[in-house]
Amino acid sequence: MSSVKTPPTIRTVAARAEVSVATVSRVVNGLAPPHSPATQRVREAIRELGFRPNRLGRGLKTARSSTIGLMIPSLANPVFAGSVQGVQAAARAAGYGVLLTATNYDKSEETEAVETLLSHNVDGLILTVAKSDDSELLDQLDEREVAYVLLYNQPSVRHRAAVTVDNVAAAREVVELLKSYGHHRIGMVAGQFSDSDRARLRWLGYDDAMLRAGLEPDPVIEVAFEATDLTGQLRAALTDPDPPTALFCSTDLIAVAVMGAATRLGIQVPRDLSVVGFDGIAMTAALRPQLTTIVQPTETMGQEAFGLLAKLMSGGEEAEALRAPLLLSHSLRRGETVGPAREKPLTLSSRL
Amino acid sequence: MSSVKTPPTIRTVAARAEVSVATVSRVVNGLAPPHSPATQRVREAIRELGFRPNRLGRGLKTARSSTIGLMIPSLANPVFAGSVQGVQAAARAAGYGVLLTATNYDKSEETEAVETLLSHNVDGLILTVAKSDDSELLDQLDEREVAYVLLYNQPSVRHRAAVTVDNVAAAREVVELLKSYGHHRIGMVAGQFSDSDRARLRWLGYDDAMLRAGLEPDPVIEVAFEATDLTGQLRAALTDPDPPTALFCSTDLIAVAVMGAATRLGIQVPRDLSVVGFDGIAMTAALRPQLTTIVQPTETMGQEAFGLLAKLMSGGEEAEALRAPLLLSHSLRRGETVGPAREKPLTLSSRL
DNA sequence: GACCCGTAAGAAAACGTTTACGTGACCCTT
DNA sequence: AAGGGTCACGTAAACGTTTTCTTACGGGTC
Repeated sequence: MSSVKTPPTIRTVAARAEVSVATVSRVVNGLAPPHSPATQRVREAIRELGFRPNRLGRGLKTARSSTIGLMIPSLANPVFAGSVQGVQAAARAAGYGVLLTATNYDKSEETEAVETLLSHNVDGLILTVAKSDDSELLDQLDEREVAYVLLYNQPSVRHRAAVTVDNVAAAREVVELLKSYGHHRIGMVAGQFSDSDRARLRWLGYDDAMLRAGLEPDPVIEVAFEATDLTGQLRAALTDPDPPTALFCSTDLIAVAVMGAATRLGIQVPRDLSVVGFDGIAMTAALRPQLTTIVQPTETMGQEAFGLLAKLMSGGEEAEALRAPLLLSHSLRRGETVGPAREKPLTLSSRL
Repeated sequence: MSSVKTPPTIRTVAARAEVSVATVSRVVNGLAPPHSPATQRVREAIRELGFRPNRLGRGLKTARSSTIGLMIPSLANPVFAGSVQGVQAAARAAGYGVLLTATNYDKSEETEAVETLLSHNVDGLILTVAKSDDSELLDQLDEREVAYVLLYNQPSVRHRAAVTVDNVAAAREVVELLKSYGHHRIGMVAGQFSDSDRARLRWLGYDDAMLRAGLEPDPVIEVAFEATDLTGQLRAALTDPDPPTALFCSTDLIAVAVMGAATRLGIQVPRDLSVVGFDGIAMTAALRPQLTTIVQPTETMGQEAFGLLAKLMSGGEEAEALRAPLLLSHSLRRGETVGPAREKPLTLSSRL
């Protein structure tokens, strides 16, 4: 009784079908004559034995693993979860596996994480990094000729493949919207610029739109991405004698935290303060008041990123043309967190 | 100029260090004498060439890929996203990669997804399946002697490794809570039982606690997991002459949808209707009113699942003892969606 | 000084595939 | 009927490791 289950190999199949291993390989890969007797026998043997080609053996020979690596800052943010879903679906349809890793917004983890992915012989990478311009990591990947696509990053250099929305334009729209509601003192709360070039671009759009509109931009309030209680950081700004009447937040998660802090400070949204987010997380539509925000097509972004990567990995021909940011269109969800600017500064009584 | 970058192999290293490949292999795996001159030279050569052992080659020989497969219903539910984070972190710390796939709550996709993962030669699996008792898929895995750990599933058979909370007990607590607020007519809204044995267990706990308390359980209202508008499905139950005064929902996402439907039907939470969820999604704490719910330690669950799997994969000795459900402790978050039961049935005016 | 033992390192086989090359068999053309 | 072309299939090398088996060397013991 040899009880140890050892899966059938191409050789087992060859023996049973009484052909050579080469023939089996050709049948498996669809390179054999479709109706020859040998092919028939091989098919039968494969079925009977439940043979599945071993990807390690194949990968060793072909130097391709049909696996891609996916690196994101965090799954705690549904925006990333959404695009992971998109990447995964597209990858599976194309016969690829997805190796996932998260950096927790820690830039120093990025290099190690990518190295780990590469050591698993992935055929390509989809990544969201802290900075996509002048990044040592990306330079290295370029040099090593690793196929990769950035996701959510919006590099200004033109030779990097990326899938994102137009962060600057979207931020401008937000300012326009707020201005149309009569807001002049508009502040911005953003995730650490050093951890996210998106945050910086959104600020750039904000700053630009403010200046164009003849308004004075406030100094940005930088907060940690995982921060859940922003009361302390916002108290100063919101209890200022002439406080902002609206806050643009660089992500929905931050917007939610801002609304929580506002409540704790006795400030009502949108009566005393308008709030706008960025991302379009589904659940922020269930909040009361419903969050006004820029909606990104997260799942589609994931799918597109994989599509782009697939082209990059296979065809090296016109690949050059693909190495450029692909901007998908966003939309504005008009929720209930934006109202008319209040006329007068907050009264003293509302300070805590 | 041979410009094509081909990464250094163990042979390149051996040549440069003027040793055999066997020696290099031993150094890489820490089996070589730590201070011998040969070892020194190998170390240096590895550094200079930036050599990284190829996992495909290694895996082919050792029949292990240092990769595990992770299958969940959907990433759209933050509960699963949280545990993916946990699995991933633990796996990375142990030098494992994580191959992720989602089934979208489609039972028929499960088999194919697992097959795909296995074809990538994963060393083990962490899965959340629709049904964990009498599952053909799991029986097959048992027979093929694949190491796996269930996550969120709570099998009643005792020979399957699983990490979960005690769904039955938690559901009982919910009923106790509602009863303590004076509720007698308590209904339940659950995801399709056929797609989730958790939903069924939570109903079991509900049913049991109701009977024990001498209350009459309502027929469960089964809804689709992805459903976002439940108005239609709830109208009948909530506009009944003697409607339930409280609804226990089998997941937080469903609870959010229920609250949305209630609003649309002109029913106020918690004044007219108390609502309790299950999962403890972070953002439901930001809802107004804040959701009352059972909190699962999602990230910890992921970590524990990997820990268990690691033991299962390495030591086949005492493995038998590990094949049993591991129940982690949950907690009850008292939010604002539970209030005292209203005395009288809803007035006609509140029907829409 | 002969013997044995432990240790370091090399030679080579093996893991499961793919694929370049080789060899017939068959058919078509002249 | 001989030549050439096409096609189906087989042989064997190769991919990058690990690991078993040898071999060589250097001490220690009697």
